[in-house]
Amino acid sequence: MASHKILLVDDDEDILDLLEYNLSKEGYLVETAMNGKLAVQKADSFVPDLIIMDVMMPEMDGIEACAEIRQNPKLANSIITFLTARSEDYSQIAGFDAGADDYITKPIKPKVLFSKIKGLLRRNSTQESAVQGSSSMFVDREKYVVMQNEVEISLPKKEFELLALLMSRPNNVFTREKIFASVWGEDIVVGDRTIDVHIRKLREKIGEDYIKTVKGVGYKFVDVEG
Amino acid sequence: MASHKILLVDDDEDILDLLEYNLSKEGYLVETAMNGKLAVQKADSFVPDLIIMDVMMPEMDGIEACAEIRQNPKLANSIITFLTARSEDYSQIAGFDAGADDYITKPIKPKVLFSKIKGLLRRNSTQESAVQGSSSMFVDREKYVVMQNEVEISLPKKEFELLALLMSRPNNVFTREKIFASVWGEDIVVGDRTIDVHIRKLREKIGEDYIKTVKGVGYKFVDVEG
DNA sequence: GCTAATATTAACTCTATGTTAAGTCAATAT
DNA sequence: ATATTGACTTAACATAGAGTTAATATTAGC
Repeated sequence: MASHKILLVDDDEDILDLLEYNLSKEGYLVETAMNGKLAVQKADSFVPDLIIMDVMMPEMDGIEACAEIRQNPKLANSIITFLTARSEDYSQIAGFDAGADDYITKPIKPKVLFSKIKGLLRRNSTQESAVQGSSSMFVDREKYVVMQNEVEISLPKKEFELLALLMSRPNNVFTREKIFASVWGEDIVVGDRTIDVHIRKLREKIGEDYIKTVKGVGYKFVDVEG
Repeated sequence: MASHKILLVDDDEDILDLLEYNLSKEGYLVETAMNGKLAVQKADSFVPDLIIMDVMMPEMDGIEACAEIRQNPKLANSIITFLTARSEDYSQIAGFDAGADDYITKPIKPKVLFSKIKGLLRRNSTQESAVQGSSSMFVDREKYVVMQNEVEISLPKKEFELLALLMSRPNNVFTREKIFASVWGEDIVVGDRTIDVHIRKLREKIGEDYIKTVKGVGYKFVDVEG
Protein backbone atom coordinates (compact mmCIF):
# COMPACT_ATOMS: atom_id res chain seq x y z
CA MET A 1 0.00 0.00 0.00
CA ALA A 2 1.18 3.54 -0.73
CA SER A 3 2.25 5.39 2.40
CA HIS A 4 -0.33 7.33 4.26
CA LYS A 5 -0.19 11.08 3.95
CA ILE A 6 -0.25 13.17 7.09
CA LEU A 7 -0.67 16.91 7.30
CA LEU A 8 0.68 18.53 10.48
CA VAL A 9 -0.65 21.90 11.48
CA ASP A 10 0.80 23.85 14.37
CA ASP A 11 2.23 27.30 14.88
CA ASP A 12 5.11 25.97 16.94
CA GLU A 13 7.90 25.11 14.56
CA ASP A 14 9.67 22.93 17.10
CA ILE A 15 6.67 20.67 17.38
CA LEU A 16 6.28 20.51 13.63
CA ASP A 17 9.92 19.57 13.20
CA LEU A 18 9.81 16.97 15.91
CA LEU A 19 6.68 15.30 14.62
CA GLU A 20 7.66 15.56 10.99
CA TYR A 21 10.99 13.95 11.73
CA ASN A 22 9.51 11.11 13.70
CA LEU A 23 6.57 10.43 11.43
CA SER A 24 8.71 10.50 8.30
CA LYS A 25 10.98 8.00 9.99
CA GLU A 26 7.94 5.80 10.53
CA GLY A 27 7.32 5.83 6.80
CA TYR A 28 4.57 8.41 6.48
CA LEU A 29 4.47 11.13 3.87
CA VAL A 30 4.36 14.31 5.90
CA GLU A 31 3.60 17.90 5.03
CA THR A 32 3.22 20.83 7.39
CA ALA A 33 1.42 24.12 7.73
CA MET A 34 1.86 26.88 10.29
CA ASN A 35 -1.71 28.12 10.52
CA GLY A 36 -5.27 27.23 9.65
CA LYS A 37 -5.42 29.21 6.46
CA LEU A 38 -2.38 27.50 5.01
CA ALA A 39 -3.69 24.19 6.27
CA VAL A 40 -6.88 24.56 4.26
CA GLN A 41 -4.89 25.27 1.11
CA LYS A 42 -2.38 22.53 1.68
CA ALA A 43 -5.07 20.01 2.50
CA ASP A 44 -6.76 20.75 -0.79
CA SER A 45 -3.65 20.05 -2.84
CA PHE A 46 -2.06 17.36 -0.68
CA VAL A 47 -5.25 15.43 0.14
CA PRO A 48 -3.91 13.88 3.33
CA ASP A 49 -5.34 10.78 4.95
CA LEU A 50 -4.88 12.31 8.36
CA ILE A 51 -4.71 15.89 9.54
CA ILE A 52 -3.23 16.60 12.97
CA MET A 53 -4.01 20.15 13.91
CA ASP A 54 -3.45 22.42 16.86
CA VAL A 55 -6.56 24.18 18.07
CA MET A 56 -4.98 27.48 19.01
CA MET A 57 -3.28 29.13 16.07
CA PRO A 58 -2.88 32.60 14.61
CA GLU A 59 -4.56 33.63 11.36
CA MET A 60 -7.27 30.98 11.53
CA ASP A 61 -7.81 28.64 14.42
CA GLY A 62 -8.16 24.90 14.19
CA ILE A 63 -11.90 24.79 14.66
CA GLU A 64 -12.49 27.19 11.81
CA ALA A 65 -9.99 25.42 9.58
CA CYS A 66 -11.59 22.10 10.40
CA ALA A 67 -15.00 23.41 9.41
CA GLU A 68 -13.60 24.68 6.11
CA ILE A 69 -11.84 21.43 5.40
CA ARG A 70 -15.04 19.54 6.06
CA GLN A 71 -16.64 21.62 3.29
CA ASN A 72 -14.22 20.23 0.77
CA PRO A 73 -15.68 17.06 -0.71
CA LYS A 74 -12.24 15.97 -1.88
CA LEU A 75 -11.33 15.60 1.77
CA ALA A 76 -14.36 13.59 2.80
CA ASN A 77 -12.12 10.68 3.65
CA SER A 78 -9.54 12.63 5.60
CA ILE A 79 -9.45 12.13 9.32
CA ILE A 80 -9.03 15.26 11.37
CA THR A 81 -7.44 15.08 14.80
CA PHE A 82 -6.97 18.01 17.11
CA LEU A 83 -4.12 18.73 19.41
CA THR A 84 -5.43 20.24 22.60
CA ALA A 85 -4.07 21.13 25.98
CA ARG A 86 -5.18 18.66 28.52
CA SER A 87 -8.18 20.42 29.92
CA GLU A 88 -9.52 22.62 27.16
CA ASP A 89 -12.88 21.02 27.38
CA TYR A 90 -14.51 23.69 25.31
CA SER A 91 -12.38 23.10 22.28
CA GLN A 92 -12.90 19.40 22.50
CA ILE A 93 -16.60 19.79 22.17
CA ALA A 94 -16.44 22.55 19.59
CA GLY A 95 -13.98 20.43 17.67
CA PHE A 96 -16.31 17.51 17.37
CA ASP A 97 -19.07 19.83 16.31
CA ALA A 98 -16.81 21.23 13.62
CA GLY A 99 -16.35 17.75 12.24
CA ALA A 100 -13.18 16.52 13.93
CA ASP A 101 -12.80 12.80 14.39
CA ASP A 102 -10.58 12.71 17.42
CA TYR A 103 -8.17 14.70 19.48
CA ILE A 104 -4.78 14.21 21.00
CA THR A 105 -3.76 15.91 24.21
CA LYS A 106 -0.60 17.86 24.79
CA PRO A 107 2.04 17.27 25.91
CA ILE A 108 2.45 14.75 23.15
CA LYS A 109 3.80 11.37 24.09
CA PRO A 110 5.29 9.92 20.91
CA LYS A 111 4.31 6.39 21.76
CA VAL A 112 0.72 7.35 22.37
CA LEU A 113 0.67 9.41 19.24
CA PHE A 114 2.02 6.63 17.09
CA SER A 115 -0.36 3.99 18.29
CA LYS A 116 -3.20 6.43 17.90
CA ILE A 117 -2.22 7.29 14.36
CA LYS A 118 -1.89 3.65 13.51
CA GLY A 119 -5.35 2.99 14.88
CA LEU A 120 -6.93 5.87 13.04
CA LEU A 121 -5.37 5.01 9.73
CA ARG A 122 -6.20 1.35 10.08
CA ARG A 123 -9.81 2.31 10.39
CA ASN A 124 -9.69 4.36 7.29
CA SER A 125 -7.75 2.05 5.05
CA THR A 126 -10.21 -0.81 5.07
CA GLN A 127 -12.56 1.20 2.89
CA GLU A 128 -10.10 3.05 0.74
CA SER A 129 -8.47 1.84 -2.39
CA ALA A 130 -11.71 0.66 -3.88
CA VAL A 131 -12.43 2.61 -7.08
CA GLN A 132 -11.90 6.23 -7.74
CA GLY A 133 -14.88 7.85 -9.31
CA SER A 134 -16.80 5.89 -11.85
CA SER A 135 -16.27 4.70 -15.34
CA SER A 136 -18.70 6.77 -17.30
CA MET A 137 -18.47 9.92 -15.24
CA PHE A 138 -15.82 11.80 -13.32
CA VAL A 139 -15.27 15.09 -11.61
CA ASP A 140 -12.68 17.55 -12.88
CA ARG A 141 -12.11 20.07 -10.14
CA GLU A 142 -9.55 22.00 -12.13
CA LYS A 143 -11.97 22.80 -14.89
CA TYR A 144 -14.83 22.74 -12.40
CA VAL A 145 -16.69 20.47 -14.72
CA VAL A 146 -18.15 17.00 -14.70
CA MET A 147 -17.22 14.74 -17.60
CA GLN A 148 -19.91 12.36 -18.74
CA ASN A 149 -18.86 10.12 -21.63
CA GLU A 150 -16.46 12.70 -23.06
CA VAL A 151 -19.03 15.45 -22.66
CA GLU A 152 -18.36 18.35 -20.34
CA ILE A 153 -21.22 19.28 -18.10
CA SER A 154 -20.65 22.53 -16.29
CA LEU A 155 -22.60 23.00 -13.11
CA PRO A 156 -23.19 25.86 -10.71
CA LYS A 157 -21.25 25.73 -7.48
CA LYS A 158 -23.75 24.12 -5.16
CA GLU A 159 -24.80 21.50 -7.67
CA PHE A 160 -21.17 20.78 -8.46
CA GLU A 161 -20.16 20.38 -4.83
CA LEU A 162 -23.15 18.22 -4.12
CA LEU A 163 -22.48 15.92 -7.04
CA ALA A 164 -18.76 15.86 -6.26
CA LEU A 165 -19.55 14.82 -2.71
CA LEU A 166 -21.84 12.02 -3.78
CA MET A 167 -19.37 10.86 -6.40
CA SER A 168 -16.49 10.90 -3.93
CA ARG A 169 -17.81 7.58 -2.71
CA PRO A 170 -20.02 5.96 -5.30
CA ASN A 171 -22.72 3.72 -3.87
CA ASN A 172 -22.28 5.24 -0.48
CA VAL A 173 -25.27 6.77 1.15
CA PHE A 174 -24.87 10.34 2.33
CA THR A 175 -27.39 11.49 4.87
CA ARG A 176 -29.00 14.87 4.45
CA GLU A 177 -27.16 15.90 7.59
CA LYS A 178 -23.82 15.04 6.08
CA ILE A 179 -24.66 16.70 2.82
CA PHE A 180 -25.57 19.88 4.61
CA ALA A 181 -22.45 19.74 6.74
CA SER A 182 -20.28 19.21 3.73
CA VAL A 183 -21.83 21.38 1.04
CA TRP A 184 -23.40 24.13 3.09
CA GLY A 185 -21.54 24.02 6.39
CA GLU A 186 -22.60 23.00 9.85
CA ASP A 187 -24.07 26.30 10.90
CA ILE A 188 -25.80 27.50 7.74
CA VAL A 189 -29.47 26.66 7.92
CA VAL A 190 -31.54 26.32 4.81
CA GLY A 191 -34.99 24.92 4.22
CA ASP A 192 -35.78 21.25 4.09
CA ARG A 193 -36.50 21.20 0.39
CA THR A 194 -33.29 22.84 -0.74
CA ILE A 195 -31.38 19.61 -1.19
CA ASP A 196 -34.26 18.07 -3.09
CA VAL A 197 -34.32 20.92 -5.54
CA HIS A 198 -30.61 20.62 -6.20
CA ILE A 199 -30.98 16.90 -6.64
CA ARG A 200 -33.76 17.56 -9.13
CA LYS A 201 -31.56 19.90 -11.14
CA LEU A 202 -28.71 17.43 -11.11
CA ARG A 203 -30.98 14.66 -12.27
CA GLU A 204 -32.20 16.88 -15.09
CA LYS A 205 -28.64 17.52 -16.18
CA ILE A 206 -26.95 14.16 -15.76
CA GLY A 207 -29.91 11.83 -16.10
CA GLU A 208 -32.44 10.38 -13.71
CA ASP A 209 -30.66 7.17 -12.85
CA TYR A 210 -27.40 8.32 -11.32
CA ILE A 211 -28.65 9.63 -8.03
CA LYS A 212 -30.67 7.24 -5.98
CA THR A 213 -32.86 8.21 -3.05
CA VAL A 214 -32.69 6.05 0.02
CA LYS A 215 -35.80 7.16 1.77
CA GLY A 216 -35.35 8.05 5.40
CA VAL A 217 -31.59 7.85 5.02
CA GLY A 218 -30.18 10.00 2.24
CA TYR A 219 -28.90 9.92 -1.32
CA LYS A 220 -26.27 7.97 -3.13
CA PHE A 221 -24.53 8.14 -6.47
CA VAL A 222 -24.62 4.91 -8.43
CA ASP A 223 -22.85 4.42 -11.69
CA VAL A 224 -25.06 3.21 -14.47
CA GLU A 225 -23.87 1.36 -17.51
CA GLY A 226 -23.48 3.80 -20.34
CA MET B 1 -30.85 4.59 13.50
CA ALA B 2 -30.56 1.60 15.78
CA SER B 3 -29.06 2.53 19.13
CA HIS B 4 -25.44 1.99 19.71
CA LYS B 5 -24.48 -0.53 22.33
CA ILE B 6 -22.12 0.48 25.09
CA LEU B 7 -20.48 -1.77 27.65
CA LEU B 8 -19.38 -0.06 30.86
CA VAL B 9 -16.71 -1.70 32.97
CA ASP B 10 -15.74 -0.39 36.36
CA ASP B 11 -15.45 -1.81 39.86
CA ASP B 12 -17.10 1.25 41.34
CA GLU B 13 -20.83 0.66 41.33
CA ASP B 14 -21.61 4.33 41.77
CA ILE B 15 -19.82 5.22 38.58
CA LEU B 16 -21.54 2.38 36.73
CA ASP B 17 -24.94 3.53 37.90
CA LEU B 18 -24.29 7.14 37.06
CA LEU B 19 -23.01 6.43 33.59
CA GLU B 20 -25.59 3.80 32.83
CA TYR B 21 -28.38 6.13 33.83
CA ASN B 22 -27.11 8.99 31.76
CA LEU B 23 -26.17 7.01 28.69
CA SER B 24 -29.46 5.14 28.66
CA LYS B 25 -31.20 8.46 28.81
CA GLU B 26 -29.23 9.51 25.73
CA GLY B 27 -30.65 6.53 23.90
CA TYR B 28 -27.81 4.06 24.08
CA LEU B 29 -28.20 0.41 24.92
CA VAL B 30 -26.06 -0.04 27.98
CA GLU B 31 -24.74 -3.08 29.82
CA THR B 32 -22.27 -3.18 32.65
CA ALA B 33 -19.58 -5.38 34.14
CA MET B 34 -17.70 -5.06 37.45
CA ASN B 35 -14.35 -6.49 36.42
CA GLY B 36 -12.26 -7.45 33.45
CA LYS B 37 -13.18 -11.10 33.47
CA LEU B 38 -16.90 -10.41 33.36
CA ALA B 39 -16.26 -7.73 30.76
CA VAL B 40 -14.67 -10.23 28.41
CA GLN B 41 -17.67 -12.54 28.75
CA LYS B 42 -20.25 -9.84 28.43
CA ALA B 43 -18.51 -8.32 25.44
CA ASP B 44 -18.67 -11.66 23.68
CA SER B 45 -22.41 -11.99 24.07
CA PHE B 46 -23.42 -8.34 23.92
CA VAL B 47 -21.08 -7.28 21.09
CA PRO B 48 -20.99 -3.62 22.04
CA ASP B 49 -20.02 -0.86 19.65
CA LEU B 50 -18.11 0.84 22.40
CA ILE B 51 -16.47 -0.41 25.57
CA ILE B 52 -15.65 2.08 28.28
CA MET B 53 -13.38 0.41 30.81
CA ASP B 54 -11.55 1.38 33.93
CA VAL B 55 -7.89 0.48 33.95
CA MET B 56 -7.58 -0.49 37.59
CA MET B 57 -9.91 -3.32 38.55
CA PRO B 58 -9.83 -6.47 40.66
CA GLU B 59 -9.86 -9.95 39.12
CA MET B 60 -8.49 -8.82 35.77
CA ASP B 61 -7.34 -5.32 34.97
CA GLY B 62 -8.41 -3.29 31.98
CA ILE B 63 -5.24 -3.77 30.01
CA GLU B 64 -5.45 -7.51 30.21
CA ALA B 65 -9.17 -7.51 29.42
CA CYS B 66 -8.57 -5.25 26.48
CA ALA B 67 -5.95 -7.59 25.09
CA GLU B 68 -8.34 -10.53 25.41
CA ILE B 69 -11.17 -8.66 23.78
CA ARG B 70 -8.93 -7.74 20.90
CA GLN B 71 -8.42 -11.47 20.28
CA ASN B 72 -12.11 -11.95 19.68
CA PRO B 73 -12.88 -11.52 15.99
CA LYS B 74 -16.52 -10.83 16.71
CA LEU B 75 -15.39 -7.69 18.47
CA ALA B 76 -13.15 -6.40 15.73
CA ASN B 77 -15.41 -3.42 15.26
CA SER B 78 -15.80 -2.56 18.90
CA ILE B 79 -14.07 0.55 20.11
CA ILE B 80 -12.32 0.29 23.45
CA THR B 81 -11.85 3.36 25.57
CA PHE B 82 -10.09 3.46 28.92
CA LEU B 83 -10.96 5.44 31.94
CA THR B 84 -7.78 6.67 33.57
CA ALA B 85 -6.82 9.05 36.31
CA ARG B 86 -5.53 12.22 34.85
CA SER B 87 -1.83 11.53 34.74
CA GLU B 88 -1.43 7.80 34.50
CA ASP B 89 0.57 8.06 31.36
CA TYR B 90 1.90 4.61 31.82
CA SER B 91 -1.51 3.06 31.55
CA GLN B 92 -2.32 5.11 28.51
CA ILE B 93 0.65 3.78 26.65
CA ALA B 94 0.15 0.25 27.86
CA GLY B 95 -3.49 0.63 26.94
CA PHE B 96 -2.80 1.62 23.39
CA ASP B 97 -0.35 -1.21 23.08
CA ALA B 98 -3.07 -3.56 24.24
CA GLY B 99 -5.33 -2.32 21.46
CA ALA B 100 -7.34 0.48 23.04
CA ASP B 101 -8.61 3.21 20.80
CA ASP B 102 -8.84 6.11 23.14
CA TYR B 103 -8.93 7.11 26.75
CA ILE B 104 -11.07 9.29 28.93
CA THR B 105 -9.68 10.98 32.01
CA LYS B 106 -11.26 10.98 35.42
CA PRO B 107 -12.97 12.83 36.89
CA ILE B 108 -15.51 12.36 34.14
CA LYS B 109 -17.15 15.43 32.70
CA PRO B 110 -20.48 14.29 31.28
CA LYS B 111 -20.46 16.82 28.46
CA VAL B 112 -17.00 15.80 27.40
CA LEU B 113 -17.90 12.17 27.68
CA PHE B 114 -20.99 12.51 25.53
CA SER B 115 -19.31 14.39 22.75
CA LYS B 116 -16.45 11.95 22.84
CA ILE B 117 -18.79 9.00 22.62
CA LYS B 118 -20.64 10.64 19.80
CA GLY B 119 -17.41 11.23 17.98
CA LEU B 120 -16.13 7.72 18.50
CA LEU B 121 -19.35 6.10 17.42
CA ARG B 122 -19.74 8.34 14.44
CA ARG B 123 -16.27 7.45 13.37
CA ASN B 124 -17.10 3.84 13.77
CA SER B 125 -20.27 3.97 11.79
CA THR B 126 -18.93 6.05 8.93
CA GLN B 127 -15.47 4.62 8.49
CA GLU B 128 -15.74 0.94 9.08
CA SER B 129 -19.21 -0.36 9.43
CA ALA B 130 -18.87 -2.76 6.53
CA VAL B 131 -18.64 -6.43 7.28
CA GLN B 132 -20.24 -8.10 10.23
CA GLY B 133 -21.74 -11.37 10.90
CA SER B 134 -22.03 -14.27 8.63
CA SER B 135 -20.38 -15.76 5.66
CA SER B 136 -22.95 -15.67 2.92
CA MET B 137 -24.49 -12.39 3.93
CA PHE B 138 -23.31 -9.18 5.46
CA VAL B 139 -24.54 -5.73 6.23
CA ASP B 140 -22.93 -2.71 4.64
CA ARG B 141 -24.12 0.34 6.51
CA GLU B 142 -22.23 2.74 4.27
CA LYS B 143 -23.97 1.65 1.14
CA TYR B 144 -27.06 0.87 3.16
CA VAL B 145 -27.40 -2.47 1.47
CA VAL B 146 -27.18 -6.10 2.48
CA MET B 147 -24.82 -8.21 0.42
CA GLN B 148 -26.00 -11.72 -0.22
CA ASN B 149 -23.55 -13.80 -2.22
CA GLU B 150 -22.19 -10.81 -4.10
CA VAL B 151 -25.68 -9.50 -4.75
CA GLU B 152 -26.76 -6.18 -3.30
CA ILE B 153 -30.15 -6.16 -1.68
CA SER B 154 -31.38 -2.70 -0.86
CA LEU B 155 -33.97 -2.44 1.84
CA PRO B 156 -36.16 0.28 3.29
CA LYS B 157 -34.99 1.77 6.53
CA LYS B 158 -36.98 -0.21 9.05
CA GLU B 159 -36.35 -3.49 7.32
CA PHE B 160 -32.69 -2.68 7.07
CA GLU B 161 -32.34 -1.78 10.72
CA LEU B 162 -34.26 -4.84 11.76
CA LEU B 163 -32.14 -7.18 9.69
CA ALA B 164 -28.95 -5.43 10.75
CA LEU B 165 -29.93 -5.92 14.36
CA LEU B 166 -30.66 -9.61 13.94
CA MET B 167 -27.47 -10.11 11.98
CA SER B 168 -25.39 -8.30 14.56
CA ARG B 169 -25.59 -11.48 16.58
CA PRO B 170 -26.31 -14.46 14.38
CA ASN B 171 -28.07 -17.32 16.15
CA ASN B 172 -28.96 -15.06 19.00
CA VAL B 173 -32.62 -14.65 19.79
CA PHE B 174 -33.89 -11.10 19.99
CA THR B 175 -37.09 -10.60 21.91
CA ARG B 176 -39.78 -8.42 20.48
CA GLU B 177 -39.13 -5.93 23.24
CA LYS B 178 -35.48 -5.64 22.33
CA ILE B 179 -36.29 -5.30 18.68
CA PHE B 180 -38.75 -2.53 19.40
CA ALA B 181 -36.32 -0.78 21.70
CA SER B 182 -33.57 -0.95 19.15
CA VAL B 183 -35.33 -0.36 15.85
CA TRP B 184 -38.23 1.81 16.89
CA GLY B 185 -37.10 3.35 20.14
CA GLU B 186 -38.30 2.88 23.66
CA ASP B 187 -41.14 5.34 23.54
CA ILE B 188 -42.65 4.79 20.10
CA VAL B 189 -45.59 2.43 20.32
CA VAL B 190 -46.79 0.48 17.34
CA GLY B 191 -49.11 -2.43 16.97
CA ASP B 192 -48.23 -6.01 17.77
CA ARG B 193 -48.19 -7.22 14.20
CA THR B 194 -45.82 -4.60 12.88
CA ILE B 195 -42.70 -6.63 13.49
CA ASP B 196 -44.26 -9.70 11.89
CA VAL B 197 -45.02 -7.78 8.75
CA HIS B 198 -41.48 -6.52 8.47
CA ILE B 199 -40.17 -10.00 9.07
CA ARG B 200 -42.41 -11.20 6.27
CA LYS B 201 -41.02 -8.61 3.88
CA LEU B 202 -37.49 -9.48 4.82
CA ARG B 203 -38.12 -13.16 4.27
CA GLU B 204 -39.55 -12.36 0.87
CA LYS B 205 -36.44 -10.45 -0.04
CA ILE B 206 -33.63 -12.52 1.43
CA GLY B 207 -35.26 -15.96 1.50
CA GLU B 208 -37.40 -17.84 3.98
CA ASP B 209 -34.65 -19.64 5.84
CA TYR B 210 -32.54 -16.87 7.28
CA ILE B 211 -34.85 -15.60 9.94
CA LYS B 212 -36.16 -18.14 12.36
CA THR B 213 -39.10 -17.63 14.67
CA VAL B 214 -38.70 -18.76 18.25
CA LYS B 215 -42.26 -18.85 19.40
CA GLY B 216 -42.93 -17.04 22.63
CA VAL B 217 -39.46 -15.55 22.60
CA GLY B 218 -38.53 -13.70 19.48
CA TYR B 219 -36.59 -13.99 16.23
CA LYS B 220 -33.08 -14.93 15.29
CA PHE B 221 -30.92 -14.75 12.24
CA VAL B 222 -29.27 -17.99 11.25
CA ASP B 223 -26.79 -18.29 8.47
CA VAL B 224 -27.65 -20.91 5.91
CA GLU B 225 -25.17 -22.52 3.61
CA GLY B 226 -25.28 -20.89 0.22
C1' DG C 1 -57.74 -30.72 19.69
C1' DC C 2 -57.24 -26.19 21.94
C1' DT C 3 -55.20 -22.04 22.52
C1' DA C 4 -52.16 -18.36 22.23
C1' DA C 5 -48.73 -16.78 19.36
C1' DT C 6 -47.42 -15.76 14.91
C1' DA C 7 -48.28 -15.51 9.61
C1' DT C 8 -50.36 -13.42 5.91
C1' DT C 9 -52.72 -10.23 3.04
C1' DA C 10 -54.59 -6.14 1.62
C1' DA C 11 -56.10 -1.74 2.67
C1' DC C 12 -54.96 2.41 4.75
C1' DT C 13 -52.22 6.32 6.63
C1' DC C 14 -48.81 9.37 6.81
C1' DT C 15 -44.36 11.24 6.23
C1' DA C 16 -40.35 11.99 3.44
C1' DT C 17 -39.39 13.32 -0.80
C1' DG C 18 -40.62 15.17 -5.51
C1' DT C 19 -42.01 18.99 -8.22
C1' DT C 20 -43.02 23.48 -9.90
C1' DA C 21 -43.01 28.19 -9.85
C1' DA C 22 -41.99 32.25 -7.89
C1' DG C 23 -38.96 35.08 -5.00
C1' DT C 24 -34.36 36.93 -3.49
C1' DC C 25 -29.90 38.20 -4.11
C1' DA C 26 -25.37 39.15 -6.16
C1' DA C 27 -22.72 39.52 -10.10
C1' DT C 28 -22.34 41.31 -14.42
C1' DA C 29 -23.77 43.90 -18.40
C1' DT C 30 -25.88 48.10 -20.37
C1' DA D 1 -27.29 53.94 -11.95
C1' DT D 2 -30.20 50.62 -13.82
C1' DA D 3 -31.22 46.35 -16.14
C1' DT D 4 -30.34 41.65 -16.74
C1' DT D 5 -29.06 37.25 -15.70
C1' DG D 6 -28.57 33.08 -13.30
C1' DA D 7 -27.65 30.81 -8.84
C1' DC D 8 -29.88 29.65 -4.99
C1' DT D 9 -33.69 29.43 -1.83
C1' DT D 10 -38.45 29.14 -0.47
C1' DA D 11 -43.15 27.85 -0.43
C1' DA D 12 -47.04 25.35 -1.70
C1' DC D 13 -48.80 21.41 -3.26
C1' DA D 14 -48.45 16.54 -5.21
C1' DT D 15 -46.94 11.88 -4.87
C1' DA D 16 -44.92 7.54 -3.80
C1' DG D 17 -44.04 4.13 -1.06
C1' DA D 18 -42.55 3.04 3.60
C1' DG D 19 -44.76 1.80 7.57
C1' DT D 20 -48.82 0.50 10.02
C1' DT D 21 -53.18 -1.58 11.00
C1' DA D 22 -56.84 -4.78 10.91
C1' DA D 23 -58.98 -8.82 9.69
C1' DT D 24 -58.34 -13.54 8.93
C1' DA D 25 -55.62 -17.78 8.58
C1' DT D 26 -52.23 -20.74 10.25
C1' DT D 27 -49.08 -22.87 13.33
C1' DA D 28 -46.50 -24.69 17.46
C1' DG D 29 -46.74 -26.33 21.86
C1' DC D 30 -49.40 -27.90 25.58
